[in-house]
Amino acid sequence: MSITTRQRRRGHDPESVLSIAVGVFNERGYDGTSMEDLARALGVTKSAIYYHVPGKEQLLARALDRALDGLSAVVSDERATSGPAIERLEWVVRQCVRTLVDRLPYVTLLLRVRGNSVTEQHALERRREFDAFVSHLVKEAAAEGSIRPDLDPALVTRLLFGAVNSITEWYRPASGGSADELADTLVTMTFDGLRL
Amino acid sequence: MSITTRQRRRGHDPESVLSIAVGVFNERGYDGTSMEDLARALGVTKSAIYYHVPGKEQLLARALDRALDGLSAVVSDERATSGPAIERLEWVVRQCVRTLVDRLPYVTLLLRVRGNSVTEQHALERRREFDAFVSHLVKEAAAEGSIRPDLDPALVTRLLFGAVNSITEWYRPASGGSADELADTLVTMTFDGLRL
DNA sequence: AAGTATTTACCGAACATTCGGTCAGTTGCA
DNA sequence: TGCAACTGACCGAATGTTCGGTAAATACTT
Repeated sequence: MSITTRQRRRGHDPESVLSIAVGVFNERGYDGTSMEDLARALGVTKSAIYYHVPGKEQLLARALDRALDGLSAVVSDERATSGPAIERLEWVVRQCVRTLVDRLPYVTLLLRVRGNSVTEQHALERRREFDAFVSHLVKEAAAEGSIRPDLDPALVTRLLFGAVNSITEWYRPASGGSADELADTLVTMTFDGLRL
Repeated sequence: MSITTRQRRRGHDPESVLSIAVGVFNERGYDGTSMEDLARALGVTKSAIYYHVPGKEQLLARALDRALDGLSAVVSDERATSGPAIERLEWVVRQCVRTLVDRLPYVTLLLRVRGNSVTEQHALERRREFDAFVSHLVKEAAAEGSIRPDLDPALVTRLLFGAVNSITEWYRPASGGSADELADTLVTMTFDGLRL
């Protein structure tokens, strides 16, 4: 039996600490969460956390990377970079919805970052790259005549991804439908309008 | 010369403390802001703040009330309660955009509240009342046949106001257009679709 | 199989620092 | 002189983190 597949007998590991910590961060906010809060949620004492992870900010950093890696993968895909802009945009929006749902707690945390520390500033920098990509994509779609000319592309980007990002504020995997159903509704409403 | 119009020779008053504090709260987050941070932004010492306001949480409470009073006014208006639902919905959306822009820092703060204290829980309770109203409004519009029947009204509510609320994340009064132009773009995109 | 060594996962106490808040006193304009 | 506006020293509590110690599980040796 290899080391990697060996069954852990009990207790926590860095992964379980991260996933529980991110849950608490999203409930109380990162700054509003104390190591005591995390310890309570993990069922151990404060000091035990430091056996598994280097500290509070490292937990944040790992969580934010997980969210940003997901979004980076979307805009790096070939389907985001070739073809008619309006089709690429629709694909990117759908993939973003899927990513938000897949990595819900991590993206939720990312979208609340304000740049209070170097860790947060680095995350904001990576997020700005993503924003620049989709902003450019909407401009291309407008230039190709696929978007109503009376709508400012920059504003459309903001509002469109405002709707997408709002998913982290209310979507709950238990009750809500699948990511694809969600994406269908979102794309229909924003691309074709909710009015009959 | 009355007390209210009397010119204050120098220094701060509860109002100026609140508006500067809310600015800092939005930059660093409420929990991430110390009274020392506020003092620095106000150009006084920490203790001087307590001459004008009772404490940190009272600042939050006053700011949240200011946002919630604005939203309450929208859904209390006669134009939100009589007429075809789809027209009431459009009016409410437009008024919300206007309110968000008018009271940008206060609403920004409100939309980030997670319920960490009694003050925050009370604000969330008032906000839920607002959400219930608009949710009901979308259902009425759907029942009147004004919304595409393939769209789930609950989802539409979430996404529509997700776009509206996102305004607090990126709108800056200096560079951005007027609230009405913003509302036009938002309503056109979500009601009629961005696709040409 | 028995005995020893090492690792894993944790606790409880303490650390320096920062927190929100208090209070007696000082300043400067009317 | 009186009072509004503020300072600076300070308090107890809470913060993130470190440290010494430890019981149990595993690995190594005979």
